[in-house]
Amino acid sequence: MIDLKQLRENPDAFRAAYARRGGVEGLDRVIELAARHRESLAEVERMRAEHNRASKAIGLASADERPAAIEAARGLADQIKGLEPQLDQLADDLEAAAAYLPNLPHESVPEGTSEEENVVEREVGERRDLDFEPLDHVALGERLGLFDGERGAKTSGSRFVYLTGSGVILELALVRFAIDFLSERGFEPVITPVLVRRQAMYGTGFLPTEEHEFYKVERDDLYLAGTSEVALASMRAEEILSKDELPVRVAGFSSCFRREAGSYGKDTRGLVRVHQFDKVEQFSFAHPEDSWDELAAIRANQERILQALEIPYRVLVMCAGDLGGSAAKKVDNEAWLPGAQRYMEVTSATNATDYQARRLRIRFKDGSGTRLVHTLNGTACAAGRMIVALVENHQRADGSVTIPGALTPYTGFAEITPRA
RNA sequence: GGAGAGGUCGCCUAGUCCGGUCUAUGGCGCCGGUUUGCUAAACCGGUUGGGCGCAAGCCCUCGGGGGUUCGAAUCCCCCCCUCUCCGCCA
Repeated sequence: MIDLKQLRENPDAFRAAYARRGGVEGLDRVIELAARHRESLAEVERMRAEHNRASKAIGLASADERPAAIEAARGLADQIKGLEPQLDQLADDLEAAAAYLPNLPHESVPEGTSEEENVVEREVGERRDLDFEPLDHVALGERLGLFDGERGAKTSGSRFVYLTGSGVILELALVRFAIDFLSERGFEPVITPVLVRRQAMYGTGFLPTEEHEFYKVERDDLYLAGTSEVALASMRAEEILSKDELPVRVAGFSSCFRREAGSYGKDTRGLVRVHQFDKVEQFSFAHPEDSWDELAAIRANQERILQALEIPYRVLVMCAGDLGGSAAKKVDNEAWLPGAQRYMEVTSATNATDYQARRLRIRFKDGSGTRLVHTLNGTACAAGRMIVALVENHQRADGSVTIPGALTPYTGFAEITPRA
């Protein structure tokens, strides 16, 4: 949620910021509703004050004065009851309309209205010189027995896979590696609930705009979270943190569920685009003045993990038009896939500034008052896609795959060889 | 799933039966001050959160939402959550 007070004071700043996103519908309606709501609120509050005075006087009045005093107060109460429905309606309409307004892009976000205009900031790591025709992860996975998509489809439908054999060990190793890596950097490990209330989805900005992306359990009115970010942010909802404990850093682990609506035909095989995957996520509640440093810290962790796993990648800064609703800035890392001969998003880091904190009411106290924290999130290890990047980059001519040194303490083996 | 007990401004707690100076009590914690070699103790003051307003001030807030009433922490209804016991279950 944006700051409606700021919007009122400086609507042109919002117009300009949303123009950078390629235009946002409904801004003028929000401005108008906010003004009408404010007017109505002032009127109702004025009458409530009058009524409160009248009502209090009754308690002090003598028996003779009472009937007349009650009659007067009743008249005021009736008037207020006549106005309140209109005020409530305005408040509801305002909130509903404002819920669709996205965060303001940070000044450092590149111009652009579509994903073609995202900016490659850097390329890092060397692509290995392969003197053979590399396989993509689907072929490798089949030879090495890492996963089984056909049987996944039989059981649950397309885009569901069984991880099998060494694939399981690889995933568990990656997860533990990422958790240990983050623990050493002040992130407390947390395994989150995956079924979450509407309020948590709304608070993190996935609703109302992205409803179609998520599974919902109607019977219990719960959503399957698309990322542990939802439960991690919501973990501190309504809380007031102390200034001294910021940044609060947590490393979440959970399965993630995405409907992938509208992606028919893309990445239909393998682990790249599936309805369910496991992910270790970084999440920070930061002081507003430190949140851009915190984003840098989260990004540095992502890059160190990729470097430790010896995966070449490029850094892609999302342009204004390609930001999610809650993001003020978003930076992805894309791993190079020698088999598929393309880049694939493996991590994403976002500073949501106070957008989520306002909806979730997550604040901190400093001497002068209570302020909203900034929230940030960033992938540490999306297990499925990391396996894809790992096997494609560390494959050998004979179809086997080597395990980078950083990971072997967790796998217990240094290579995976094709099944007989 | 069944039965019961609860939810009060950081934490604990009084108030709810019997509606009105509740403008929510007290303790702990925290912040500031006095005293003081330093610290502690003691003492004094402050300390829910949000909204409107230049300000004075006003409005809302006792789990959430409705209702009764001139007036609700207090009475009524619905919902959420926590705890205990039973059942079921990994």
